[in-house]
Amino acid sequence: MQRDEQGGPVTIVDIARQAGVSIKTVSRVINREEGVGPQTRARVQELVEALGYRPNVSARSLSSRRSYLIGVIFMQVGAYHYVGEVQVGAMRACRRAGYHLVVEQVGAPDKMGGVQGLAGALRAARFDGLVLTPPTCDDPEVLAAVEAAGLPYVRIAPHREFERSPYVFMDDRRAAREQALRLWNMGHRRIAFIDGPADHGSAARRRQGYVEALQDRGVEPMPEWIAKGDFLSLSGFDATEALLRLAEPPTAIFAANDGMALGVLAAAAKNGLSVPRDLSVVGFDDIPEAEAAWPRLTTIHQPTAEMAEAAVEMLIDGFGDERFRTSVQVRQLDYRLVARDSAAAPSNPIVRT
Amino acid sequence: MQRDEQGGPVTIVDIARQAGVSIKTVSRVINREEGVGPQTRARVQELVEALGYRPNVSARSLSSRRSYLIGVIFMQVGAYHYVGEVQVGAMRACRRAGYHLVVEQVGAPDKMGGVQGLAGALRAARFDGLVLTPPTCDDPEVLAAVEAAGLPYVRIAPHREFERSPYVFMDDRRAAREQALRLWNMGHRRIAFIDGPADHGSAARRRQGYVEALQDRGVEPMPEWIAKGDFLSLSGFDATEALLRLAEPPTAIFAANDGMALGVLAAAAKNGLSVPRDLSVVGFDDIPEAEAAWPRLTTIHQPTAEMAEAAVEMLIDGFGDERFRTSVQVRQLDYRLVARDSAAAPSNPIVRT
DNA sequence: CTGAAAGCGCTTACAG
DNA sequence: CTGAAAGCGCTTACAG
Repeated sequence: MQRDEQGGPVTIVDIARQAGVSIKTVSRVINREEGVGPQTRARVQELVEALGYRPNVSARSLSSRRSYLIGVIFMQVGAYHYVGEVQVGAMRACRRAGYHLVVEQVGAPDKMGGVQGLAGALRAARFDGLVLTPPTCDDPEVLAAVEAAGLPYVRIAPHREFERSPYVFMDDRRAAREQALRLWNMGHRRIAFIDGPADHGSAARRRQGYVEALQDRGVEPMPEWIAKGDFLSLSGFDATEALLRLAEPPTAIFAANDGMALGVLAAAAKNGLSVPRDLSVVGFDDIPEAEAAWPRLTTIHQPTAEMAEAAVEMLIDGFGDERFRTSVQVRQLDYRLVARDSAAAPSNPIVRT
Repeated sequence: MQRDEQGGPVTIVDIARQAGVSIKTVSRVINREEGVGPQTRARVQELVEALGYRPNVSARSLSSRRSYLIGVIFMQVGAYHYVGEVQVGAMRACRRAGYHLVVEQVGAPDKMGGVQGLAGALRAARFDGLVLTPPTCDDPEVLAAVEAAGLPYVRIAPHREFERSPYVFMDDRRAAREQALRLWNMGHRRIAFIDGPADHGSAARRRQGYVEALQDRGVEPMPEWIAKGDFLSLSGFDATEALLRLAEPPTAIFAANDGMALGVLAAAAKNGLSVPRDLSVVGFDDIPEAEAAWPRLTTIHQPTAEMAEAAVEMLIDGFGDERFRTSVQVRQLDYRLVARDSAAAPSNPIVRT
């Protein structure tokens, strides 16, 4: 750390003294406020850089009542690709604006107090705002805790109460519809779906898209075609084994995320099925492992990091704006269907005897 | 948030007034300091709870010169399981002690200033301490930036300069040795290894363990048996394709992490090899996907979250202790070999004609 | 066992 | 365009 003559970190007072101005003027320069002569501004700016001055976040937040901290709530899940991408995107936006990203976990009710612990952490940390992802972004208790703390927040891919806060989303439903329709158009007629966790909005919308696609083609999906899953690979594996045991097993399986699709691939291998010859498999998300699977997994690319980046931008832009809490802003990002090798026309339909 | 009569958040002054004591006494109770009569303490404690008082972190850190923020540096990698587990463990320890976990990213030098951006963020956020993971924990520039900022830090699985800081580790080398020896003892004689990134200490130690195991058995591993990888699945896939093209292909492949081992499995499938009959495959880490692979992946369980939890504990314990920066503390955690189905005796060695 | 005073490093609100 | 004063909510250092 750069230090002044006293050995302490460089403060606004050091800069002011050396520049021969008041601390208020330095403050103006730091915060890019108007009302400073160009020469004065330049001189201060130079000293700031020369001495490596950085505003003390604590002091700044104590007086301004802003913490420069943005929180992202995070559930322990076991599959971290999504939260990893969210953090990367959120951090990008935070750093641009001088904010820091704090991660808070809300776990099972028994550990660390669950929502209780979260509420305490929220009050203590004094976040300026929060980014909420599924499934926490639809959890009534979490939302109540956040609103009780008076915190502005932006949700990513919320499922309900869209008027409750600004949010960022992509059209999960349409993407899933497109994915399912593509299987139909290849000639598949028995298409199964492996669902995500029950409380997960994105999973629900993907299921809707799947159902709609079949209904569009005049088919009502059989109840047994929709298998339960939890977004983890193992559930995809287990669901597939059950689906293959049906009297008329599916010729294609659509997993609500790539992690489960990987499990489908493994179960196919276990059962001696060649993908896509004997079974087509598609996923959703486009995780790095999807490209290294064999066959390479056909999926939907979800711009997770970009969605988080947009969410933090909306949050920060809103801080200066009182209307933020009342006018609901929405940003939609695009998905992309990534056609690889795991889905093809059903050449060898499986029929149990 | 709880509010006082004025409508602002409850402060130490509110508590003091209602309890009829000075703010100093309230401060003592909050911080569990000695020198408060039991009745006074109880009365203050009750008011704290009744009013839902939470100390303002900014005010506290401004006066105490502690931020109650612990940072974890995080490289954009594409595979997030490791960082996810690190955060879960670190958060657990942070919340117990009233700290918060801030994630900072250090990316490629071109984006957001790389180490430059990190140095700036370090000065601005005033972390009380840092947890460093591979490969950043061995990056000379990162270490220099951290030390220049005067921050105490604990490393997880460092590779060099063990006397430079406290650290937490598990015996990667011995675990890898055990894993490779197990393959040998099954009857494998041509065992290949897929390495991790060049700058990654854990990868290097795992490679050492592999080499030592073969040397123990009087075999010097052929240079072409050690393939380059980057911890991502795709590199495991590509490395395997190259290994299978060798005049004498390996009968077993040891990937330095599970992500790559998944790629090995995919490449085996592509090449029509049955695992473990035609090729044995083992990994390292025990990610959730390892159990959902087919065959289920034999691997080493690494206690990642526990290592991070221990690291944060060491950090926080050290804050009160001046000797922390000079006396190097070390904590070692145990690994566990998880024998599943992807490795077996070589029944059908592959020999090219 | 308890408290009055000073100060942490900024921003806010106001004045000129 | 610039600055002096007050104050944010705590802890530190000291006194009794």
